[in-house]
Amino acid sequence: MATLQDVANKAGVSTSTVSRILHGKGKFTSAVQKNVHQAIKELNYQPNSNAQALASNKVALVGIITPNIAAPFYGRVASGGAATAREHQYKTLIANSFRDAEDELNAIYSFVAQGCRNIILHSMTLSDEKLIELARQIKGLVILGRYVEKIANRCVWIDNVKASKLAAEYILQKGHKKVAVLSYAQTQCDPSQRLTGAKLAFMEAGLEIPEDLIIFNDGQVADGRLSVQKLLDNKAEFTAIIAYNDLIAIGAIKELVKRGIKVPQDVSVIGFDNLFLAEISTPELTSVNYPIEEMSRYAVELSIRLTEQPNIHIEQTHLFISSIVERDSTADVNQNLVAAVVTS
Amino acid sequence: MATLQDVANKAGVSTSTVSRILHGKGKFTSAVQKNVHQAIKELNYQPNSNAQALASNKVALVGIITPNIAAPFYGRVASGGAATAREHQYKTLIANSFRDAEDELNAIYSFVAQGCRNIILHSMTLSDEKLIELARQIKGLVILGRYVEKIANRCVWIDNVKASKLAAEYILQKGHKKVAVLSYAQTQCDPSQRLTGAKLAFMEAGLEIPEDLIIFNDGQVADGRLSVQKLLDNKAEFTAIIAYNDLIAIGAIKELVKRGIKVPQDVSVIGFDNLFLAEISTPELTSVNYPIEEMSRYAVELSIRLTEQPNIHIEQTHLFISSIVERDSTADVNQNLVAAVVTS
DNA sequence: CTGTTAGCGCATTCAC
DNA sequence: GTGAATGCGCTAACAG
Repeated sequence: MATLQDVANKAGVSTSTVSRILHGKGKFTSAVQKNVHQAIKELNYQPNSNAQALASNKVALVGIITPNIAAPFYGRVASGGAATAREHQYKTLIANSFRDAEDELNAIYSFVAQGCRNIILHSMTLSDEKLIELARQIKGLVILGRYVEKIANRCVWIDNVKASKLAAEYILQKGHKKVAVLSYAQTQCDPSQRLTGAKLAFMEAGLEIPEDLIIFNDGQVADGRLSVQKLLDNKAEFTAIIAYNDLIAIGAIKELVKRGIKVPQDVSVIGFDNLFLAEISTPELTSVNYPIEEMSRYAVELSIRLTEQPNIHIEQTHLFISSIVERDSTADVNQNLVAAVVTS
Repeated sequence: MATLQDVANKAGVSTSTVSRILHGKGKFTSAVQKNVHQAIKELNYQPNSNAQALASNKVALVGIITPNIAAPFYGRVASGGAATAREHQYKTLIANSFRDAEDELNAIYSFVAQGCRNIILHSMTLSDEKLIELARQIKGLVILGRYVEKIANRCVWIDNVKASKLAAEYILQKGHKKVAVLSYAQTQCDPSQRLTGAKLAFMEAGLEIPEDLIIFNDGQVADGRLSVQKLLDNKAEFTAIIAYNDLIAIGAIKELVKRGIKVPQDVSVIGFDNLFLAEISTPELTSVNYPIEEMSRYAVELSIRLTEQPNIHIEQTHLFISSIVERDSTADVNQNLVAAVVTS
């Protein structure tokens, strides 16, 4: 690989001149510029980014940390973020945390060790305190999908309580009163907030969700099936299901249909995330939209602003809006079935 | 961030000693070792990987380049690769090429500029010659999902012709003779090979696929729908569809069902890739399995071997096996319907 | 406008 | 076994 020195020699100037021209700092005789550009082209020169990083203490690198980019939801985080990074001529570093706090910290520190200060973190394991501490240390740290009061200006999030309440209200509006909730067996953040939101809607309607209609599972399609099995085995009575996410919802539908229970005629199902999958499911899945890709793009923009504008003060939190996308898995409650279905 | 110097000062030794201990090179008094480790811990020292890279001309970085990691297929490439990289204590760099040859080259060069020699490339745009040239320059370049004769030992691939032939044979075995092929409108690699495979199977059976039953599209779910629309609008006669990939297959099924054509009773549909989605579709999709995640893991292993063992000679190409995963979207041809369905 | 100089943090000779 | 010295390729003062 050709170095700056090579280019400088070839163009008959010093390395600093080449460096300046490369970065468009200051002005130069156009003759010199031409020579330099010529030399760069002829030598196919590419700056060594490690040396750049070392010398300038800056790297054009966005690090994205999610539980697992193979999951469709996080895949969108990665692709949105990577695309935006690229627009700003940043490269993208990826790490999976696999929902492990230690792995997550390791990922962060290894990014930092590379001088990467632009980190987009979708964390479900670290404590608020830890995040606050990290945010103080890392200028470009942006928290995705979670709200932490003290660093609200670093948070790009949706209001899970509100969104889930919306979903529950939508179900209530359709006349459903006996509703099962398939939640995610994790004590933090999203799952508990979404559960709260659903409960809230019912409370406001003068109803409540009995504990035996709330099933916790592991958030995958297979878990949705299992949860429905459990409900039916317990002879639970319900005419609708509010699922923590689309995967669970799809699993639930599959199991219901397998048991001869029609969706949405007998039971309505609503998901959350509005993944690509929602349109593939049969019936197509009604879901709460989670604009994660836009959020991820925004998060990268924000992070870059945070690091490139040294004295920037952002007095704003970054709240995105979710809304119901109505498809075919939900319908008005069928009064005739209210008792029958349920004990099938 | 603490530096090597800080650690050395604190431990009362020189930087070179610390460096050696860090890499386990040579032997030391255990007292010194303890001091150093202590200092490292106390200072929470993390080596600066840019400096390491610059000094040693090595980086523990695997670069993965695919058209778009948001696509489910490439998401699996990224996650498999990232997981394996992590096991070897390599970090993972991601870039999307968006099927653009220039973007792809830029991504490669920017990785190289970082000293990254471990590159996993899923290219559908670069020519064989270019890939050969790149392979010569980049010791750890591994080509995923494509076979290039002259650098066969760098290729981790499946035999698309054979796999697609298998799919066609499977359909033929079920008695289908009028079969539509939904291919991908791209002249290179996989699409044309898969088409060839299907044609081959028919030829060997003394049949052929008429040109008007071969539709080219853009490979997404919506395109599958459109292609089926086109077929039906043309009053094409067919009892089975062989799709280039699962997305097309799912779109095709959706459109067929919408038109009142039953899958698999009236028309059988087989996909390719065996994505997660295949199980979500209704009916569940029969598909050709593409062990892409294992392949991606293997590719990373291979790349690391290639760079870490300087004089390694690999006299082997890395061919993975694909096989049919039978689900519910395919069935024996229904003789009564052969004429009827088709002209619906 | 341009060249000289001095590091960035680390690995790696070479001495001792 | 350990320390001192050198340089990886580049940026950023500082001179001129």
